[in-house]
Amino acid sequence: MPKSKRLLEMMMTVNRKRKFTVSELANEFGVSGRTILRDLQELSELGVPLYSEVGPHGGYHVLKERILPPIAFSEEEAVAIFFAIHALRHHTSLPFETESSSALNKFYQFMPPDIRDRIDQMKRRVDFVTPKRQASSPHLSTLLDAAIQQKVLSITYETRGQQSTREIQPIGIYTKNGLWYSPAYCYQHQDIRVFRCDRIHDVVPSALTPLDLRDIHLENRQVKTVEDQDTVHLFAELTIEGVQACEAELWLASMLHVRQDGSGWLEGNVSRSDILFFAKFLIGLGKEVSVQHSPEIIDGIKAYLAELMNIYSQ
Amino acid sequence: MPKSKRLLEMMMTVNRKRKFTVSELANEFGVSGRTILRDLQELSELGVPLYSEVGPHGGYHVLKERILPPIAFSEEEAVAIFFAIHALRHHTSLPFETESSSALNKFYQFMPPDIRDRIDQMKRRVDFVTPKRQASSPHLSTLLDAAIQQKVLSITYETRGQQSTREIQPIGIYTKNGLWYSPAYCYQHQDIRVFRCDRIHDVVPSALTPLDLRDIHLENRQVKTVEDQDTVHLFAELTIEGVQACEAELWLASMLHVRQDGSGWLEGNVSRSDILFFAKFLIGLGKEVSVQHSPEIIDGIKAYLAELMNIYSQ
DNA sequence: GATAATAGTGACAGGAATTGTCATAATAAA
DNA sequence: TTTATTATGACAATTCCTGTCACTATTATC
Repeated sequence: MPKSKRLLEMMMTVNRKRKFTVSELANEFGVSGRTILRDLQELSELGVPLYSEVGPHGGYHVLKERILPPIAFSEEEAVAIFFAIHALRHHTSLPFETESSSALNKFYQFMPPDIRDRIDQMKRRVDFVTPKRQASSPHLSTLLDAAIQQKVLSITYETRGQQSTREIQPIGIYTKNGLWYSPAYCYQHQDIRVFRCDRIHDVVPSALTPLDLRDIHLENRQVKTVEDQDTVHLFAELTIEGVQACEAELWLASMLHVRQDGSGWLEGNVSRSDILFFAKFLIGLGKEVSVQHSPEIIDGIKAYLAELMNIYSQ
Repeated sequence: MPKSKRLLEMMMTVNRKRKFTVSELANEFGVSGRTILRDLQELSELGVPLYSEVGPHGGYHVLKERILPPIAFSEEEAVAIFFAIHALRHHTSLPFETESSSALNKFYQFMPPDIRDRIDQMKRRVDFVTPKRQASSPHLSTLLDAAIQQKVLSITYETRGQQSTREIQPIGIYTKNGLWYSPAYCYQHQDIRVFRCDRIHDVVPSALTPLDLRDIHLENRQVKTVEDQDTVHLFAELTIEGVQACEAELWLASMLHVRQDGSGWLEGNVSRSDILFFAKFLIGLGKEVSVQHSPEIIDGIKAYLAELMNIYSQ
């Protein structure tokens, strides 16, 4: 094999095994150890972060960095990747230990200059916004790790300013709207609940035996949500603006129906304990909504309106 | 220069110039044309997408793909990049022509197997959610292009189901909550307004002379908003929940002040014509806000509340 | 239709770079 | 001390790379 090819292949091999000895590679490539030594030095000079130790149990390893082999990206792809990484900067917490900025810098650094120019021009003209929250979620990697390795955690969780302890087995984590959430099986409720990660104040491993939740993950967990409870029926007409406002709310998706002309209606069952919440939301929609059902919800709205009136009349 | 180095350098060079001839390279590298031909063939075999045409004005070009040279990423960085790109799949429209999935595949393909394993384990346990919208925004690249190149566009824009034509000069585009927006100078209003991209139905270049808005971009455009006009002063106390709700609204950023304990206040000048808008928004915040100034705004709120009461009392 | 500019191939000799071997250090674990 | 490992240098053998030359093929332009 000619040297140039060997070098490229060696780059990959060295990347795969993170630890290896010279004679090992010599066998694999069918060349002498001396040649391997010379090649490894060249790889070093090319930027592959190699590190060696002499003596028994010594050998080479690649530092924690890995080399990405040359990849052919189209310009569009490269730009898309750049902005995808760029968007990570909006997140105050991430489940990865790295600052995304270091990855971004490397990527930017290695772009051909004309793509760099294009990116520069776009940088202040395109953005993927995530609302900035001050709430930080320090336990993301622990939660994620528990989800992957099927571990039970004992957490202190804050609800309405009160702290309580719970045993949970996380299913995964996701971020939406600037906050992180973790759906997890809660041993206290014996059911899958969603926890807000910034309200999880303390996490320790629990001694409880984990359930086998390997087949439950972020994409299929919804199946488990409640159907039972004590509910009332909601029906509300929406103007075009009303529809547009509702579209912004993910949790309404299943209730929202849109007509051809852009107007629509909300229809579905609302848990009795959520009436106040819905009342507030519907008031927020103002005259863009006309609530027709049920009386309980309308009463809730009236009551809340009266409270507000009261406040503003003082 | 030894061949192996020449090949790597050639990879970059070929990437920089997208079009070149054999003799051009031969000069640059100080080798014969024959050698260049041989090298180019090797590059081809290594996956660099080269394409050649004979005859005058012929020559080589790289297909639209570019080669990314070998980059050293740490494992954490690689994983972060993967999920950043993965998150793009939530967007129904993007200003790039590419499907992000192709970039993702390439990236994944070239990862060392152990990182691939790690990604596989995480894939269904981590997500960056953006609400899925049915509304698609087909003109994103046109708008972005206009923002970069300082062009004026004539658009048909839908408000309240009515179509109108406007001349705008885009400042940039951003996505939030699954929808795309474009702040732009509107020649009809003679001011910077934010347009929802999915409501822009038709875009054609306009003959109007562009303004010089090169120094106005997504990050500083707030500064330019009105200072003159007929305004009233807003001051409103916010509870912790109130602050969180306001943080979700980008346009409030300049008015929002947060205290150590998470509570805060809104303070700033509000154009008289926006009082109704603010009244609705503040009512939406319910008891999480206590409006203390100015009387005009409080009156606006009361009036709107009364209207609502009226509706719900029927 | 001639001309010039371009890519593409094959053969071959000379030269340059690569390789293997051997000798020898140095180091650290067992 | 022994052994497994990296590390370096020198040199001859040999592989491979390179340049040259002689072609062919294609196409834009005059």
